[in-house]
Amino acid sequence: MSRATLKDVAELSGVSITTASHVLNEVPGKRIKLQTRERVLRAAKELMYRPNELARGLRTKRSGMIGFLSDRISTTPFAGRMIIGAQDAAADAGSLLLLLNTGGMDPELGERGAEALLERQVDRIVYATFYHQVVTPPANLLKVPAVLLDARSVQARVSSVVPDEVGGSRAGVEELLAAGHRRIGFVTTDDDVPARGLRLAGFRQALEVYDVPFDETLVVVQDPQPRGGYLGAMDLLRRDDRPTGIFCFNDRVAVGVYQAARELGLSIPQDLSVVGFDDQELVSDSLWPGLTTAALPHYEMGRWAVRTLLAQIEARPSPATPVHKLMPCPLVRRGSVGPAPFAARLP
Amino acid sequence: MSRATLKDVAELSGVSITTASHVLNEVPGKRIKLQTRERVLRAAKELMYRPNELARGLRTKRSGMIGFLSDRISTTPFAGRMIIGAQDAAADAGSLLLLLNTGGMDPELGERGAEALLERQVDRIVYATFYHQVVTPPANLLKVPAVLLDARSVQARVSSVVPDEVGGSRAGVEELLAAGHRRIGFVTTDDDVPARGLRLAGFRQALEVYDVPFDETLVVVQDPQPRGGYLGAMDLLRRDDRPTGIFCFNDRVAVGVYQAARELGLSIPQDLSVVGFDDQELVSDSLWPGLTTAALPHYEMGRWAVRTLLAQIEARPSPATPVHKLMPCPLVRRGSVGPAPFAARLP
DNA sequence: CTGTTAGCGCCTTCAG
DNA sequence: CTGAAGGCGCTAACAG
Repeated sequence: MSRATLKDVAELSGVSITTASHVLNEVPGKRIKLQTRERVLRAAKELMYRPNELARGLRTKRSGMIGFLSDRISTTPFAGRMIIGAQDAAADAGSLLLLLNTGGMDPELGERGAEALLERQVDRIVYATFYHQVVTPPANLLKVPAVLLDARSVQARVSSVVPDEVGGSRAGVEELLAAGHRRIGFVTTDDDVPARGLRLAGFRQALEVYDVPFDETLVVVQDPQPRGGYLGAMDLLRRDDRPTGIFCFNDRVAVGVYQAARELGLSIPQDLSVVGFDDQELVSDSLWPGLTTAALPHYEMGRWAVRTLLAQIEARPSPATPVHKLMPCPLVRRGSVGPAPFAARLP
Repeated sequence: MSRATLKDVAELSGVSITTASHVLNEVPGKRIKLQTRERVLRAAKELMYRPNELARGLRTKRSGMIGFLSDRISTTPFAGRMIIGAQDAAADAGSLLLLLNTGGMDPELGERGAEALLERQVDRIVYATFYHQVVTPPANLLKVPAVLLDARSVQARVSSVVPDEVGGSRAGVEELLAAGHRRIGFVTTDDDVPARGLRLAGFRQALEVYDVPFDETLVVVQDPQPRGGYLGAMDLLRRDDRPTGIFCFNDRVAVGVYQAARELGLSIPQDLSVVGFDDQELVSDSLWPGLTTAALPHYEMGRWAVRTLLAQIEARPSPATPVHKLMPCPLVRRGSVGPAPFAARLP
């Protein structure tokens, strides 16, 4: 019941193992007589021969596997999309993904994880976090070509890909500005994550483009959750000069903003326009009206990571000059942005 | 820069490869003099020796890899949880997951995918769908021990694990009944998925437990989306004898039900109690009040699948008698169920 | 065109 | 207790 080997094929077709190998691999430059060729092929089919990629890898020093190392259990629904993106890119090149989630941020766990992958002779490694972060990747990971996914490093010379948070939030806020809104609130977070500073930067850039002065009092800090969104929006919307548009740190915050608006009798988008960030499927379109939001490009980042890795020159652990890719966060327009109320448009 | 091999260790420590191997593997029954033992260990450490698992596998016929084959790209946020569950169980046993998503339901793709995993000598295979389904697994997949994840098969003799849809919906509906509700609507789907019939069965079972007659007119069929939930709830709630509780086919439907309730001026849970299914994180708790719902146990199913596989006796593709596991769907209580309005409690 | 000879790195008898 | 020999399945020179 165990699988047929090359030897079996060779014996059945009465040629040497080498010849069988040549035929089956269509070695370029090795011309083989049509007759023997067919004999081998027939035998292979008859025995249902399948190469043992493991043995092949032992010989060629290429396993055809890409290690996907991640630092902690993802409770986010994003994990799947990154993994699938990476897997698709790998599959396109005939490689498979070998998965390892260390389940913690302990650096030693990372080292051990990378080691486990290396022992399996993975050709390259993707080091992923499930949340845009600044990390120090395990050192041994760089023994093979590697790239950082949804993370970047300051010291290490590795390519990386992260969402273009600035561009995404700028596009989101510009969407509001283009609709005529001039007083725009921002419910953000005080979590110490790169996204915080970057999304704020995008917010300010958009205002600059439209020559709208930045009003610090319109920026409120809250937990990046529905509850925080609710509180933040309540704060903003109960003012006399309430904003007509609110930009949210993420979609979950927007959920709370919707609640607050409803409670205050403001309808979206007639009385209030809202823009989110993340495009968490099933959140942004579970709201009514659908939430206009900047999408985190997880699938694309996963794909980019593996593609970049695969394009890298063999045996050179790190490229001469690492690439730091900012993946665009496309704006998904649903129904939460409308023209600014007339009164508000006047200076 | 390439890695040290066993040979290098042997040479450095002045013993034979065999001895080095014995030391490093702590072969039982092979007692080695403490002195040489330490010499080998020191050399190994000095050279930072790491075994080549690939070569080891070639010899031992065990790769330490478990294939994770799935039939289509998951756009669901569930994929990640199943994969992580499987990966965790694998890691517990020192195995790694080799991922392959065929990206389609074409049976031939499945065969090819299984073949690719087999060529890499995976020890076992998990065949997963990202949605409870009845499938015909690729035949070649059964060449190694396999189990079906979130899927089951009628003909094939394979173990499988699926959510206990009946139990979950029964618990959800009983939650409503226990709160005193007697007129309970059910907004379901006409999609041809196992969940449809099973969740309806659970609904009916719960009624039976409480001796409440099943009223067909309270079951409305809609798209399993927020929009469908909205329409279904509108239908139910505008009746004179409107239900005081609604059980939803899934959480997304519940989103629509919330909208309808709001529009009709009914507040949850004072005027209307709602129960969902799936516990899609970020949906169920993005609603206000939080949605009480039966959780799909994706992580647990993934974990169970791999554990079961690992417990299976080596080299026996399928167990004498396959196990079909129903994984409980625990009820997650949030704030959407309240006591039935007093008037409604009277007969 | 085809076969021989050598391993890849490791484990496993089986002798010393 | 230790080592020599053989082979897992496959490929890569290099000869014929």
